[in-house]
Amino acid sequence: MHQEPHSTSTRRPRADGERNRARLIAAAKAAFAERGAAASLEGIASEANVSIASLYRHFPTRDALIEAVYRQETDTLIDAAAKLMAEREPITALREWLLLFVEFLDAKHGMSEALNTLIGGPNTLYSGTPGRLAPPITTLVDRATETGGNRIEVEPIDLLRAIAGVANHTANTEWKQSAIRMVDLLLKGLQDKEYRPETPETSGDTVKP
Amino acid sequence: MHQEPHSTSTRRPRADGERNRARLIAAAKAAFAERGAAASLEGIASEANVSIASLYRHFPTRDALIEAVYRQETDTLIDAAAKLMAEREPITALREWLLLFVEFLDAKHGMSEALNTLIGGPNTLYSGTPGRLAPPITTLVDRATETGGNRIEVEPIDLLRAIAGVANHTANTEWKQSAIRMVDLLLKGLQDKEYRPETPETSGDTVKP
DNA sequence: TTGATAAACGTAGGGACCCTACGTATATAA
DNA sequence: TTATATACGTAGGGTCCCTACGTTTATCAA
Repeated sequence: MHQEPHSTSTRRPRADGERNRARLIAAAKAAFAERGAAASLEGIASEANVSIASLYRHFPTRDALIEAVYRQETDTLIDAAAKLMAEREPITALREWLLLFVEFLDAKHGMSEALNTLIGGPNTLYSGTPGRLAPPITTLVDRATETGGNRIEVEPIDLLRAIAGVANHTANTEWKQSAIRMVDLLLKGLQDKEYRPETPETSGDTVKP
Repeated sequence: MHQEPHSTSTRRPRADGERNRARLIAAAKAAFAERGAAASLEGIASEANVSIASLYRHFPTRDALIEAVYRQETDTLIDAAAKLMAEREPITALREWLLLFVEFLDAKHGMSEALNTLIGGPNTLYSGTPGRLAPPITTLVDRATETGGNRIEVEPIDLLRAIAGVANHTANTEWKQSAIRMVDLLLKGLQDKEYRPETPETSGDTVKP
């Protein structure tokens, strides 16, 4: 009847559970890299020698699985942000971090779609990760711009979205160069002070405040 | 035995064929707008009162259907580019056109994914439209930058990709503001002359030429 | 060791969707 | 009115998503 020695007595997690979980993540990593973010979950399960039901038990949604696959990598990015802020000038820290982000996209090629999950994609409904990268990029941009006194205020996370957008190729092998140039373009836009959107008087119907 | 009065005697296209084709496009337009680019093709077919086989006859791939749905709108964009170049200063023309592109994204909300088809997305393999928007945006950027003497050379189409990347929300209703700010940020980056990527000496392992 | 039990597992199957094979209907032009 | 190119629909195999249900097993206490 009574069986609780301590208030928070939780059993040790079962070994088979953790083993299968790890196998699923490994299989998913490979599948996502090879077939894109829409890879078959049943295929992933059988590749991991695990039933499809178990896959769903561990990862209730596809996004949960994607997040698990990339959690480690995003942790690395988050750590790098702290380190760069400590060791670099604000602008340089931001730039280097964005380049790391490009590297991240490069390492997981074909994954740029999946990135939508990490940086807050279309389906925010069932996306449990509303942007683990938002805090670091926000801080980096804030520090980089409070000195520069820039005028155009972008949502920091949108820089990542823009870069990820550029990375949306599978065929073109030069996307990485494009992405790096985009980083510099965005940085340049963030830095200077002399730009004005210069709305023309003749046809002001395009944008209204 | 002989039945060719003229060398290129082609029968007039059948009326039912064209009618069904139009109905499919209309149904697809609604479906894509409502359920996103991954909407069910069978659903689209039945919504148009057409068999699934006929849908495939008219549009062999999903991308072909997407392209048909947006062909008219992209034509409008292409025409607008010519007009803007005739009537505006180069920079202004580029800016206004990018804002039109934002409007286009706004009108077809949830469609930003489908845009990958139009601006050359991941699956270039079976994408018959390798960027109908590439020529106009390229010309606009060329004209805008040959005066400004900018240093950073982006692939013009990547501007569209960046903007479309920012637009990748369904939930957030403020994406349009973000996208407009992104337009100005990109333009500012394209215009000025004083920026240098300033690669730091201490740890140059991030980028290599 | 052994037994109790929470925690994990797999099989099976309904439903949605993709895509194609095959035979049929019909709009056009002679 | 007839011939025929052109379009059509039904049917079905295959893949995948997701859940219900009963079974197995790893942990912990006795």
